[in-house]
Amino acid sequence: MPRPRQPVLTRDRIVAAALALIDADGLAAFSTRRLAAALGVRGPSLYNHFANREAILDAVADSVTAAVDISAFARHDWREALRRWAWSYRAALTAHPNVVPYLAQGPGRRPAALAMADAVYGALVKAGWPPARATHVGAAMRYFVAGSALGSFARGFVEDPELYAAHYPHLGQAHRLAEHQRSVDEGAFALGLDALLHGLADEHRRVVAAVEPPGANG
Amino acid sequence: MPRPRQPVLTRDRIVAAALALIDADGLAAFSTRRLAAALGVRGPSLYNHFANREAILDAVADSVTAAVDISAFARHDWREALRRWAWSYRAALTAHPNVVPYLAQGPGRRPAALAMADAVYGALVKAGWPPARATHVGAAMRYFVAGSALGSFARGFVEDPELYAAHYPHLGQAHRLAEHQRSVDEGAFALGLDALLHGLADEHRRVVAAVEPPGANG
DNA sequence: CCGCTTAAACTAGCGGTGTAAGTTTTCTGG
DNA sequence: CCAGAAAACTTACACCGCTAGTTTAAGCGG
Repeated sequence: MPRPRQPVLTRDRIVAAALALIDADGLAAFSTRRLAAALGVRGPSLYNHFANREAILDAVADSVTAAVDISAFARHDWREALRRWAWSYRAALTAHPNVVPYLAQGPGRRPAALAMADAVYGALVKAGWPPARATHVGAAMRYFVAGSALGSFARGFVEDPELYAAHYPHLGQAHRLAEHQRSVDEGAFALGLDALLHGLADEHRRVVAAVEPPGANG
Repeated sequence: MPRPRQPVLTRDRIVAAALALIDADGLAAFSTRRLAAALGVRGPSLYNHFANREAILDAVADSVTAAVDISAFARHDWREALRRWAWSYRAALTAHPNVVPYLAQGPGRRPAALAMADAVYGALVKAGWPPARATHVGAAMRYFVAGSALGSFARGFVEDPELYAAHYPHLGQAHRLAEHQRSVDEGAFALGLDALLHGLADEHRRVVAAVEPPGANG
């Protein structure tokens, strides 16, 4: 089959199929040939639309990031905005957990990831965080959210009572974590996020007080 | 070369060489054939010592986890112990950042990772955290530490001023993050960890008060 | 001390992978 | 209407994880 009358592939179709493949079978099972087969095509044809496998993964990662809602930064104070953004960020990632290890390496040159970083950093600086500190706040948030999505904590434990009973005196119930995976991971996220935001609010008060001492007027 | 008079390979030598290879060239460049070559051997020989590539990576991951100091849980109150553990955990992971994506998938059946989980959970329960809540605390800590080690936040940004100037109004200085990588990532970790522990201490007071109301005596 | 079993290296080879190179046909711009 | 770009193809290379079977050495029971 030479050039078809109607193009068979588009970047969007490739990205969607790649994401579906990764969701279904995991990152390790993702290959250009399997992806091409899923699209009814022959492997090297993908290279008419992407430079290489990595570029496809980049586009998949960005399509996941694009689902994060960053509108809160325009509508709420920095603390509430961080909270809403964090939950949306987490939701986007946990919807496609197999992509997270790739995605979590940083924004690189991906537009959606950069737009997100821009929104977060801009809102923090506008809220009075000194630039260096705003970077720290954004990074700390990314640490927590990315870490929470990078493989479920609960799923990390094997469902094998024997394993724990022998050598790990406090892990006797660990094999049951998988049953309550969602509530464990969500509860931990909620607890950690509230704690983090609480602590950051304290720091914000301290920092703002230092920049504008009480009684100062501008 | 048939069976040599002195064994050429041992599990330890394989794991050390694998870690060195991954540190030097990244997880993606790690292959059984390259590892074997680095050991002066022929690929399939590795299978006399490990079941498969995955088992080698498991051993590498556990050797990294084994460097985490969990002795604080026996010597300090839960909050101080969490702080010391978190710093040691972070140090162990950032010493081998390329291993983190693999390692962060959970403890699985790795002894060092399970011993760590056991120590953390045991100390939290002993400190009065209800079991379910202790799990949340441990998970939240893992989220934060793993996320912080999973690729530097600062390194995630490309060193290319052009890229940012055009479309991201607040990221004008982002290309300079790489220069201050260590201080950015350490500062963010310190800020986030303090905030997290602060918030958790609040929650601990609330929880303990609920279990043993003021005035109760046992 | 012989002989069996096991251990630890090897070679050969299978099916799969990313991607480069070159081919064919179709679409499109001047 | 023709030139060249576009988008599919086939072929091919080097590498990958891993299996199977071979060779020799080490360790051990009789």
